[in-house]
Amino acid sequence: MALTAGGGESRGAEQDGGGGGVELSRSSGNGGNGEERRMRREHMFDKVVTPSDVGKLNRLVVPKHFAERHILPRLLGGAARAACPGAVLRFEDGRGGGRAWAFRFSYWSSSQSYVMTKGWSAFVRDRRLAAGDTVSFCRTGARLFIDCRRRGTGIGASAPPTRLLAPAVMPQVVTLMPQRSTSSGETAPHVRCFRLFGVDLELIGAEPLSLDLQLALMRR
Amino acid sequence: MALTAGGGESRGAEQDGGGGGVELSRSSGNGGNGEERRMRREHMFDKVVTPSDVGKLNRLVVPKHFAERHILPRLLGGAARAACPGAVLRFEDGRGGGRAWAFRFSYWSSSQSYVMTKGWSAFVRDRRLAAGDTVSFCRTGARLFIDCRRRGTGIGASAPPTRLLAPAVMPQVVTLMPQRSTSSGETAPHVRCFRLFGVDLELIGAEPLSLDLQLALMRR
DNA sequence: AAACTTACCTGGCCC
DNA sequence: CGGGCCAGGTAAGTT
Repeated sequence: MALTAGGGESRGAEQDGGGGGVELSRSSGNGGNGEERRMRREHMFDKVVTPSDVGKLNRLVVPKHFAERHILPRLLGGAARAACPGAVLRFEDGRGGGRAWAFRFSYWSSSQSYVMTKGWSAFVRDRRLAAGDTVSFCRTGARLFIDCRRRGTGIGASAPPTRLLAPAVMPQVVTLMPQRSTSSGETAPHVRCFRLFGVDLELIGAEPLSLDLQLALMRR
Repeated sequence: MALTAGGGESRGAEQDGGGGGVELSRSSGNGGNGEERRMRREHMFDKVVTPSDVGKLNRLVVPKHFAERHILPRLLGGAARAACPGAVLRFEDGRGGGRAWAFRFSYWSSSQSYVMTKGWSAFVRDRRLAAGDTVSFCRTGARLFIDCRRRGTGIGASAPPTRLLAPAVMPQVVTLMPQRSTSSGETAPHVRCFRLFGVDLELIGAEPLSLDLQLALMRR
């Protein structure tokens, strides 16, 4: 996969803290098989978090185009939104260490928006995420990763006001739990466009691998 | 049964609006057999209701110690909490008149708490229950009763701001529906302690009769 | 379609 | 101070 800037300042090209295009060239020595080490980290999306995303609401609003393009088609074989009330997404920590985060993913029909709810605030606390920082979601095949970077990090930043609290390291390859992969009824074309930071981006050659989605019927 | 104050101000001894220690000395003339008339009303628990308990949430949070001590051991022979998702408790109106209230009793694992849901708001409306008022649950053998009293009623109240809307009368003894009594695998000792208003109370001689519990698997 | 009802989540607080 | 309890929100289904 590659990111191709389609217009405007190519701020999207700067997503390397946990973003697109980073090759897993270093082996962390545990867990990774040969194929996974060869695969690139495919960027999915970044979001500059709002005050609400890191505040008391305990939720991250997921841009609709991302949710509908990358998440929904792989949930329950693309079944109706309402049919996945308790989807839980697991993301490995982009800094490595074997840590993982589980976020509940759902749709709030009142606001017509997709959100990550349960589990999100734990990530915000742990990474000391603040408004203006950026969260970054990517994947290697079926494994999902989440990372973040401070506001101002990247090209064009005059002076990063805060630094990353931990150096970025390659993720440890650890199997965290048995994974239920959706038998992919993938039909999306391999060239896809979306907007990021007001820039039209094109995903080239994204292969139709299933995401690391785990559905738990959490109804009690 | 008797209530024995174990410490502190014995505010617990004032639960007579629908509380412990009231002898059914007057026969209401219908329904009660000799044994039931002889039995005392055994107090189970009171709760000073919160704004949420009487508000739009339509649920009463049941203190865990009460639920686990008095309700759960008699549900499904003490089976797991998760196994009784739709238990319905029937309470006769403590004021008499033959009226009864049915409340759905369930456990919300998300908040780790027991609640009465369906049916509760009808009681709140009918009795004009307000925050600060007290609901009182007691039983006579297998028959459950519910009553309430206004905030400020009881010893130490300088001036009751509101009066009871109806005078307390002895309950009519009416068989309301066929009752499924759990074949009691009762093992609890006859002297039990619990805390109420910060006061340690002791239940003496509470006999191991089954409660008027009706289980309905109401999950949709 | 608005009101009601259930279900679910989370922070505050207390033990 | 860590975990559990619960009060009070919010979301979504139901009627």
